Amino acid sequence: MIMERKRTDCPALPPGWKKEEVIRKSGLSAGKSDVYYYSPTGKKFRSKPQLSRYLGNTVDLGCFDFRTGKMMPGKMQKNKQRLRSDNLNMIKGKLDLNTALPIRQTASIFKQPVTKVVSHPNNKVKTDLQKATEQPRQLFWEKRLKGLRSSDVTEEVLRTMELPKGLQSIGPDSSDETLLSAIASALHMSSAPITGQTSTAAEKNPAIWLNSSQPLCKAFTVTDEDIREQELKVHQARRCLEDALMADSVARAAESTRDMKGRAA
DNA sequence: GTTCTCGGCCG
DNA sequence: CGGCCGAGAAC
Repeated sequence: MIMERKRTDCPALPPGWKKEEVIRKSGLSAGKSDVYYYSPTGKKFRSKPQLSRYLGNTVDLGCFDFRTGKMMPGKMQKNKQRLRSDNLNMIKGKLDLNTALPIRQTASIFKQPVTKVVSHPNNKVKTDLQKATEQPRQLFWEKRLKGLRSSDVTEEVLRTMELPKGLQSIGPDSSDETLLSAIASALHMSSAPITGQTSTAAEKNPAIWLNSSQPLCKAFTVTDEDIREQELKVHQARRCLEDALMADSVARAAESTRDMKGRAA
């Protein structure tokens, strides 16, 4: 007879993910247990860092408890990797060098609908939760992004990005500003490929033919040249970031040395 | 080769 | 003490 290992569903994970707890049955650590997770595709995960690596930046596992598989809302603050944005650093007016993206927190570690789907007697209810995450959207909702600008800590408005000539917007507002917002939003909200409006009908009459799951821009192609250029930019940006982080840590070290001398004197 | 399992390090 | 991961054992 085989000891059936139970792979249980996990409350904080979407359907398909399974959690398993294996009790050690021999050795010095007998009685201790190990927890594993399985992705819908069957990949096994044996630690939080491993899970985190796999899920990438789309998910903040900060308050996810690996052992229990639940989100622990309270258990977050004593995190040693405190976000630099709180307290001291900001008060002292230093640059915020935190590179983590802000990620919306929900009960699940994954994107999920806020509207709860409940069954009702005599009602047929959509049971496909994946589909349910697609909410109806207002046509040309991107227009509402108009006027939003990014700014640095001194509230100096940052120079906007220059978009490649190949990108052209569609719809009632054809400013570059809206185009940038639309594309940035699309990249942020969906993991599906961003192609732009592939139907030529949409260019002529977007109010009718618009594919609302794609940003308000004409279909575009990305050339190898584009990719190489982008790689170069990323390299340069990383270089700058590296320099900034080094400078920051040097400054920090110097400051703490000064503090200690100050206290001794 | 892959998967399972426990040791042991390190915070 | 517990999370994490290496590496030997098992298959």
